[in-house]
Amino acid sequence: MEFVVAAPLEFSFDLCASFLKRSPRELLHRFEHGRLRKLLQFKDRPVLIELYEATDLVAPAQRGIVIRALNTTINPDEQIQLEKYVREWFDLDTDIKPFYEKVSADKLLGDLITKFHGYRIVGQPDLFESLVWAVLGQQINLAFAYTLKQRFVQQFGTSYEFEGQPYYAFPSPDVVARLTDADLLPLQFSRQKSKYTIEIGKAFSERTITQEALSSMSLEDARDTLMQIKGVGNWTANYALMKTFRYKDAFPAEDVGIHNAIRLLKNSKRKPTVEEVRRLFRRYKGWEAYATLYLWKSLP
DNA sequence: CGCCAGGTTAGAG
DNA sequence: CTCTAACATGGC
Repeated sequence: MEFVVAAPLEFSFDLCASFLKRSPRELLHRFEHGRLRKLLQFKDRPVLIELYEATDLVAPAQRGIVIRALNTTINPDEQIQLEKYVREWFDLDTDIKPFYEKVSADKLLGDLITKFHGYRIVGQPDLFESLVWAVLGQQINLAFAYTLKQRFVQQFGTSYEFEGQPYYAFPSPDVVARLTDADLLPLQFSRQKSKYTIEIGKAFSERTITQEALSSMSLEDARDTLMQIKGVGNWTANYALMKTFRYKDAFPAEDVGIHNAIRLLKNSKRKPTVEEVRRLFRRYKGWEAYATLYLWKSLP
């Protein structure tokens, strides 16, 4: 059971895959024989999908991703659902040509868009996961954030075995809402991270926040709504909105990665202030999320 | 060893 | 409103 999802020419499966290969501690997807596998929870059963680049397309100026369900058969409705999922995951419906035109002569991004042509925002289709992951990444290095996530997913997520290998799904809000410090501190969460994580679990479990409601809001309203959760500041809210809903103008101005990227690209001694970043980003208006993506990609 | 890390909050001034 | 300490510990 497999089918092909068409992708625009400005799409590089390899670059997006390289992003997904950042950490050996990632449990929510896995590469087997160069193919990307991920466990999805459908209403009635787990579905393990495998993705790889389509190579024998009829049209040469076309690209595509092959989707296979490994553990079950898929009905036509589910096929549509899967295609939608993958299109969102790799942001395939965004035409990034206008972004490339806008920054083709840009001092910071001009070279990067050539070097990383076709690189797209690899999204996090689930808002809850997006927010928790952002909290885990607050104020610590990424390697340690992945360690925390690995323990968190292993302990509180669900898993499904296929070919002798476990595939994991992110913990559900209902489970997370019932956790306490006693569950999370042993995983080396700080008290702050523990509190924030559970807080987000409760907000989603009690449906104070729903992905559905957020999806129809303006960036500003969505951001303000998310920031009502303790532990979700401007950085976290913008990160989640950029990754989950792909607002093209969302970006975390406080992000130390952005700051370091700018410092290095400008060969400057000091990092820019948040205000300087906001001012500089005015020239990327409408494409702040993609500017952020390429700045992150420039980091060593 | 020392500094920094995909920040946020509460409390002081 | 703005500024600052505290958070906690890994990675290099």
